[in-house]
Amino acid sequence: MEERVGLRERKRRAAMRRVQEVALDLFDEHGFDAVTVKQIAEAAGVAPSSVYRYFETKEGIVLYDPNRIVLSEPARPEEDGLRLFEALYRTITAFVAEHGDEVIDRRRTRYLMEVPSVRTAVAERIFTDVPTMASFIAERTGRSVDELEVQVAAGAFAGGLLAAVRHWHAEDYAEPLGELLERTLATLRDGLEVSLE
Amino acid sequence: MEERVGLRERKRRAAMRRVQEVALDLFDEHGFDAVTVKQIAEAAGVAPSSVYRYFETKEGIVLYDPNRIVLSEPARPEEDGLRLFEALYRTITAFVAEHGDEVIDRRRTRYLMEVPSVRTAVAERIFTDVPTMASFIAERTGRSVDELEVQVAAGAFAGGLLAAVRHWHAEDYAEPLGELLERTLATLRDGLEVSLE
DNA sequence: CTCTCATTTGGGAGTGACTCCCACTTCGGT
DNA sequence: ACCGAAGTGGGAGTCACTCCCAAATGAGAG
Repeated sequence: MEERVGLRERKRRAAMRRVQEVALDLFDEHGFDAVTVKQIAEAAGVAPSSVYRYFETKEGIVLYDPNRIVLSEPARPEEDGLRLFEALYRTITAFVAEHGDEVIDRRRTRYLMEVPSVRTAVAERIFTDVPTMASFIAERTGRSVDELEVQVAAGAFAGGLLAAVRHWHAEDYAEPLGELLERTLATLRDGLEVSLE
Repeated sequence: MEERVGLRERKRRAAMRRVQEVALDLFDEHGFDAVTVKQIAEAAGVAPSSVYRYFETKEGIVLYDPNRIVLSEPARPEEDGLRLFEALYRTITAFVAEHGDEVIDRRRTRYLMEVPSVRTAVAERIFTDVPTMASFIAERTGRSVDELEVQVAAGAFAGGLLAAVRHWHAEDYAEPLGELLERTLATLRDGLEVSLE
C-alpha cells in the first residue's frame, strides 16, 4: 500500500509545504488580498511559475492539504448491503476517526471559511464532487444517475454538509465533529420538515 | 407601486441592456473566454469602466436579469400559519406563475449553466442567499437561525434547488418547471432516504 | 560511476480582468 | 437658465494567470 516515492517527488512536496507555510505566514501578517503570489514565491525561494504549477491558483495554496488521504476506493466491501445513509455515515465517520478531530488545520481553516475568494473555491470544490456523490447514491438505491431525485439529493448533501462545516466553524468547533455529522445526516435523511418541527 | 424613474435611470438601464445584448452576440460568436470586456464596451459604445460600474464583473454581464422582480417582501400575509414547505411551495410557484415558464431567457441560461466561471458565479449568488433562507426557515419553525439544523436545511435547499435547475437544463427543459419544483421540494421535505427508496 | 533521457524549474514576456482617479458631461430641481 | 449631484470616459496601474524555452537535475541503463 505504501506508495513508492523518489527524490523528485519528495522535493516537490517539501517545496509545496514550504510555499504553503510562508504563504500562511504572510497572509496572517498582511491579509490574503494584500499578499501577491510573487512575494510568496520570493519568500519561499521558488519561481512564481512554480507556485502556479503546484497549486494552480492563489486560492489553491490554502486549499492544498498535505495530509489528505484519498478515500476514493470504490466503496468498501463492508458497506455493501447497507442502506444509503448508514453507508454514508460509516464512510464519513471512518474518515473522521482516522484523522481524529484533527481533520482541521486551524490555520488554513480560518482562510477557508473567511476569505471570500477562498470560500468560493471551497464551495466549488465541493460541488465538483456532486456527480460522484450522485453516482454513489444511484448505485446504492438502484436508481439512475440522471433522475431528478438523485441529482437533488446529491446537491442537497453537498449544500447541507457545507453549511454544517460553516456552522461548526462559526461556533468555534465547540461541538465534537462526530456528533455534528450525525445530526447533519439525520436532518438530511429524515427530511427537512420533520426534523425542524 | 410603480417606481418613479427618471431619464437618468432609464438611460442607464438601456445601456445595460445594450451591453448585455452585444456581449451575448459576441459570446455566441467567439465563446465567453475569447471575448474581452474592452471589445464588448467598444461594440456597445460605452467605456470599459462603465461596464464594470454596471455589472461588477464580466460574469455579471450574463448574470444580470433585466426583468428580475425583487420578491423580497418579507413574507406575504396569506402565507402565515402555513407549514414551512407549504409556504415555500406557494412562494416559489407564485413566482413561476407570474413569469410563465419564461423565467428563462434561453440565451443567457446556456452560459449560466455551461461556462465554468459563470456557473461558479451562479452558485455563489445562490449561496449568498443562504442566510436569508435560514432566517425564513427559522421564522417559520420558531427556531433560532444559529441552530445547526436550520443552517443545514438552508444549505440543503440551496444545493437541492441548484441541482434541480441544472438537471432541468441538462434535460433540455423537457419537464414543466412547476412539476419539477414540486418533485424537488417533496424530496427535500420528506427526506432524502425515503424518497429514494 | 557516468552518460543520457525525461522532467522539472526559473524567469521573461504577455494578456486581460479589475481598480483608482479625475476632468468632463449630463440630469434634476429651483 | 443655473447650480449641485451624479454619471461617464478614459488613462494609468496592479496583479492573477498563461506560454515558452533554456538551463538544471533526478531516474535509470550500461
